[in-house]
Amino acid sequence: MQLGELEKQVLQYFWKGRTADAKSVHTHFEKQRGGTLNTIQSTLDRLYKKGLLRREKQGHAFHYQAAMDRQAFIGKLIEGIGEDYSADPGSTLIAAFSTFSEKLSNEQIEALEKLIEARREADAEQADK
Amino acid sequence: MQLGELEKQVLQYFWKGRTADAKSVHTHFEKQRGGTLNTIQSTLDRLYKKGLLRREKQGHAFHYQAAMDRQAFIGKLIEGIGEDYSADPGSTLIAAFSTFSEKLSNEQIEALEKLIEARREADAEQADK
DNA sequence: GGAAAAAACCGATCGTCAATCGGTATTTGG
DNA sequence: CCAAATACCGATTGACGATCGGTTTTTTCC
Repeated sequence: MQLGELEKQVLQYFWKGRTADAKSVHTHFEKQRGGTLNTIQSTLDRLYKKGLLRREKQGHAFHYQAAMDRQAFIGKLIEGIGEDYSADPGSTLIAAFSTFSEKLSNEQIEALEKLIEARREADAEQADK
Repeated sequence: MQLGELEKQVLQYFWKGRTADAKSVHTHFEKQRGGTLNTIQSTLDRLYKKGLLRREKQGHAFHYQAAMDRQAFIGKLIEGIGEDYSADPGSTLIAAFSTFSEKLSNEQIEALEKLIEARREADAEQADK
């Protein structure tokens, strides 16, 4: 899932937890980069059709919000990379860790260990049944 | 770094450890997907210009080989995703782990733990100085 | 209920980039 | 030095995001 530049920016705007209609989004982006309301509308529509935004009619306009948060989306992208290059989940994850290794803080490593521990417990749980 | 379909396939061909000239690559792909030698040549050239293949004149033809292995390349792609969506290395990695968690074998988890341990030792080493 | 306003929807154009391949310029080996 | 092999150049096509004008649909409100 490769997104264009504007799509990326709009998605990140919604990851701030907002709900907004096209007009609000346009107002926000008009200052920093220009563009008409129509451009924003079609971008929102594209993101909606891609399943990245959810929308709902509220009064006369659609109100949009992120369909998944940043972490879930990034996870999906990484999953896609693994598929594109025939790498299994394990080696994809190892590639990520190896690349980032030096840049990780101790806190981040601990967070990762916690997740690993949680995953192990889930595994043991499963074995019980 | 978004690659086209043929580029992906060619790259994976070289990840098998091969060194090959355009003609060999063409012979290999002609059977499974057709296309002329020229198409292969320009694809090799594009990959070379993107820094994904290395090349060297051997006799009258360039011999190509992968400039980095699969793991390094996947790592770079994942790094790029983090940058594209303003996620720091730690949260990018966590996103990957969370997404893959259930799909990981015990062996893969252990491999990851080993890397974490190695990283901790490197850290301690650093602290000594 | 009908008109004005707001928003959605449609369609065309442009720019970028991969894939494709014909044609031409080089280079190399004999 | 010539012929064959290869590299290089340039044009075309197909996707797709960005952009926006114009039209249709929906809402609001008098």
